[in-house]
Amino acid sequence: MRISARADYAVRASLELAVRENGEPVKAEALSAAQDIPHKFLEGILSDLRRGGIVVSRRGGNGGYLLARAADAITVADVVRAVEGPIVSVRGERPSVLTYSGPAQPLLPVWVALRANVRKILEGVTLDDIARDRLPDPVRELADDPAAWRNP
Amino acid sequence: MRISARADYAVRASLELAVRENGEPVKAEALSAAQDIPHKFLEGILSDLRRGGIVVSRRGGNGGYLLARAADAITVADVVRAVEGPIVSVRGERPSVLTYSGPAQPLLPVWVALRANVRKILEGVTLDDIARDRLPDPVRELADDPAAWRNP
DNA sequence: GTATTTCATACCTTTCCCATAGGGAAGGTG
DNA sequence: CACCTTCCCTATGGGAAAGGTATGAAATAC
Repeated sequence: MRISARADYAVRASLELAVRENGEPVKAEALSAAQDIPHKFLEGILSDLRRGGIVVSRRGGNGGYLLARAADAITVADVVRAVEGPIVSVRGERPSVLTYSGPAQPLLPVWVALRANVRKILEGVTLDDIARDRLPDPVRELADDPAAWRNP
Repeated sequence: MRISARADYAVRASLELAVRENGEPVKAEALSAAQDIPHKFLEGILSDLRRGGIVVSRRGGNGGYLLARAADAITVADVVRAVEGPIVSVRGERPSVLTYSGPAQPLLPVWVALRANVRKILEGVTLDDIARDRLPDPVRELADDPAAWRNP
């Protein structure tokens, strides 16, 4: 289960937009420099975010990108979905279309529960939460547990 | 965030072993047929499981595979790790080695909380739980919520 | 010895990931 | 209008991973 570079970059660029929110568009080059993301690669990601309704763009003179809505109305899940599609998939399919036989039948609700737990995190955290370092309590509690940081 | 075919197949094959546990080894061909998994592909997966200490094998005559420990002592996380490596990674790295700057700094605890929540599911369910259709309460509660089954 | 089954290696095809390059389209400025 | 800036689109490429196949060697049961 991996978070791709695209998704990670997308969230970080969106956070940079959230923190600079003042009506003025921010250039891709500025985002790229601030978060150390390859410039041309980031442009493609921003295109996905625009098509996904996360950001809006303005061309020309002092163009750039802006969040399409307030930062507290955009969740991490929204951003990840815009660039990666479905949050959790099994063998490329959404869990709900899978069919299992024999002793594997109860495996389906396990995948569904897994997806629900992932969503609880990613849909529960907004860009504003992160940009202002005010993570929701459930997330904070999980992250404060030292066991969550151990390696294997 | 995807569960690969390898991981899905690995869990299903292990479940098939769990349910046939009677001291007699089960052939790869039988597992392959029971769960509709390409035979040769499954052999490679079973090699990973053996190297990961999940199953033991016997060659020849009436050889085959057996679980290396009792089914209630093997979690889904154990099986997935044996074939996929770390459960959750960001850009190919474990979350704990990442460093973020500026407004993205609190993104790290978000990824860590995500991983913790994934582990809570996958480390909390054993092969025996699934094979006997006795999922732990936390998992059952998540899966019983109809919202967990909705598509997007 | 022979049949059976795992084990190791290599190979193949397709797709995704990460990234770069070039030019066109749209908007501002003088 | 000419000119500059910036986004926008398409193409390209190397490399890895995913998914699957083939072949033969090694071990074990009978």
